Amino acid sequence: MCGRVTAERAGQGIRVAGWVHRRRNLGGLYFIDLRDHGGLLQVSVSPDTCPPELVELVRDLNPEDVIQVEGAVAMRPREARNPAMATGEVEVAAAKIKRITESEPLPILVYQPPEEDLPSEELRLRHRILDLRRPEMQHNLRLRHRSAQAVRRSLADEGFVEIETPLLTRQTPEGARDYLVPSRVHKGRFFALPQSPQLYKQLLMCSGFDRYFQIVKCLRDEDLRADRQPEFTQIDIEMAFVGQEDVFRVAEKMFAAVWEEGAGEDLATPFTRITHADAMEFYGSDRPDLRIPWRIADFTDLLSGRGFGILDGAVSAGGRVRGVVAKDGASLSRKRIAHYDELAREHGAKGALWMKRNPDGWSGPPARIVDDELAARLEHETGIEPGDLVWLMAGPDHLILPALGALRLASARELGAVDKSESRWAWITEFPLFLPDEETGSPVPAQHPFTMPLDPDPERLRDDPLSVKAVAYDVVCNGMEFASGSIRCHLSETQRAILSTMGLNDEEIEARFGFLLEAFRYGAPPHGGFAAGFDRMIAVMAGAESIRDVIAFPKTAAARGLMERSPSLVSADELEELGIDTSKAEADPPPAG
RNA sequence: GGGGCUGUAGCUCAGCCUGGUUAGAGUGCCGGUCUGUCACACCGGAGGUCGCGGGUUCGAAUCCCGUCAGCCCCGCCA
Repeated sequence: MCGRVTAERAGQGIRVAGWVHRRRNLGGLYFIDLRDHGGLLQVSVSPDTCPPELVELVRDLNPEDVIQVEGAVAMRPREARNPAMATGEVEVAAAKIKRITESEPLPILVYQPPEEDLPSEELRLRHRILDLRRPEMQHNLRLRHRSAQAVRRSLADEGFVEIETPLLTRQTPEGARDYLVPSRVHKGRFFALPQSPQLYKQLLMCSGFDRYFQIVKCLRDEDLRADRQPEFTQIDIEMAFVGQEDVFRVAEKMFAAVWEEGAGEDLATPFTRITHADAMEFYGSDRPDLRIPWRIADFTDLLSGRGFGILDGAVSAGGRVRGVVAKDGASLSRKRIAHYDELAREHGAKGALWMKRNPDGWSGPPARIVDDELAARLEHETGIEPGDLVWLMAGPDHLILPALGALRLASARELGAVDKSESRWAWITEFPLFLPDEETGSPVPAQHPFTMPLDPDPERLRDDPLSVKAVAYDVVCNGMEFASGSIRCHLSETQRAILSTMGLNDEEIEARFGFLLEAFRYGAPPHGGFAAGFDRMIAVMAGAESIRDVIAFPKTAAARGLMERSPSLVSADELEELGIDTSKAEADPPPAG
C-alpha cells in the first residue's frame, strides 16, 4: 500500500498503517517515512493544520513504532518532490494518527544508513525479525515465493502431482550423516530425517504416479558452508516411462520459467550439453563456469621432447602436458603467480608452470625452449597473443586437470574474463557410474546405487566397473551445480550386478534397500528425475553471497539457531522417557550478547 | 577434525604492527533550536567488562597462550 500511492490519488482520503521508518523534525513541521511491505510513503504533520495533540504524539514516535495514519493524499510542493522515491511526488497530510504499538530502542536498525556496513551476521541472525524487515530481505523472500509459484505452475502444466513424503523415515543409503529422532514408543530406535526423498519418489513411480514433484526440506548433519545449511530445500522431481531427453525438456522448461519470473532473464534452451569427460578435459571441473571463454588445451605435442625436464619427465611417465591461456595474464606480478602456484598445490598438482607472451618475446621457466618455430606454432595453434599468459601443468590428468581448472577460474576472475552479461547453463552428462574409493581403490557408486548405466551389460559392470558411464546428469549454471539427477535402473539383472560390484551381499542389500527392491519386483516402470537446489537458485537470482540471505530463519556455520537458541537441552524426564543418557553431552553454551 | 579472518559505545568502524595522558569518530539514543525535509541542518549531553580467562611487563585494547562466538575455506557433504 505505502509504496503504491501515486499522484493519481491526490486529493483522496486515505488510511494507511505501517512502521515508522524515519522521522524528520523541522521545528514543529514533521515528516514521517511510513514503511510497509510495499515501500515507503511520506506523511507530513504540520502544526498549522494539525491539532497540538497530534503534533505531540508525533514528537514522541520512535523508529519501528506501528502507526495508523488517516489523512489526504496531497501533491508535494514542486520543489519538494523526491525523484529518488517511488512515492516521491506525493505525501499524506495527516489528520489523525493512532499509535498501535510502541517499539523499544532497537538493537539493530531496520533503516540502513548509507555507506555503513550491515550489522554483523551474528546480530542479524539473533534479531532476525528486525533483519527481515529490511527491504532487501523482504525482496529476497518474496522472490523466493514467486519462484516457488513459478515452479508449481510450470510443473502442474506438465501434469506433475505434488506429493508429500515422510519426514520421519529410516536411514537411507546416501552418504551424509543423518539427523536422528528418537522413538518414545520404541526405545533405543531412531527415525532419520530425510537427506532427500530419493527412495520415496522412486516408490511413487512404482505406485503409478507417473509425474511427481515436491518442494521439500532435506536434512544433512554435515559441516556447513556459505551455500550449505543443515536443512535446505530441493525441487524434487521424478517421471515414469521417460528417458533422459524427457527429463531434460521438463527441467529446462522449469528453470526457464523460474528465471523469467525471478531474474527477468529469458534462458536459451535447450541448454548446452557437455559430457563429464569433456568438462574435465576442457574446464578441469564437473561444474565449469562457461562465462569464461578459456578452455584447457593439450600442449603435449607442442612442448614435450624439447628438453624441458619437468615436462619431458611427466610425459615419459605417461602423463600429458596441458595448459590454459589466460588472456591479458602477462600483467600478473611475480607475487600473484606465486599465489596461483600455491593454489595449484592446494588442488593436488605439484605446482603451476607459466609462460608469458610479452610484447618483446617470451618469459617464464619454459621460455628457454621456445624457438622461432615453436613460437609461431604456439601463436597459431593455441591463439596465444602478446599480453597473454599460459598456465601449464604436466602429469596424470586426474591430478593436473582439477588444478588447471582452479587456475582457470581464479585467474579469469582476477583478470575480468568472466562475462557477467547473462547466465550460462549446461547439462553435464555421462557421469561415471563408479568412482574408485580414495583409500581402497574399490568402486563406490558416484551417485546412488540405482542409477542406470549407459551400457547395461552386467559382465562389463563386474569386469571393468570404473569404465562404465551412467545416465546421470547435472545442471550447471555459472559454475554452480543447481541440479543433479539420473535415469534409474529398472533392469533387475543390471541392478544386481551394480550392487554386487559395490561389494554388498544379499543380506545387506535386503536390509538397506529391501523396500525399494520389493517395489521393483511387482512391475517397475522405467523412470528417472532430478533434484534442484532451490536455495542456491534463489541466492543467485537475488545476488546474495550466502543462501542464509534467502532463508527466513537460517542456522549459523556451527548449525545453531541464534534467535531461538537451538539446539537446546531438554528435561531429564523427557530423556528418561526416550531412554537416552546424555552424560557425555556438553553444557549449554552461555547465552551470547 | 584442520587452516584463515573478525570480536573496541545500541550499531558501523578507527586505534593494535611500534605497549605509556582521561580509548576516539560517524550513526543511533536523550535534551534544545529550526515550518518543505527526505542521510534534514545546527548546539549540548549521556553512553565502554576493548568477547572471556590467564601470562609477560613498572604499565596491556595493543605482545604471548588458552578459550568462546560469528564468518570464510579444506576435509566432509548431492
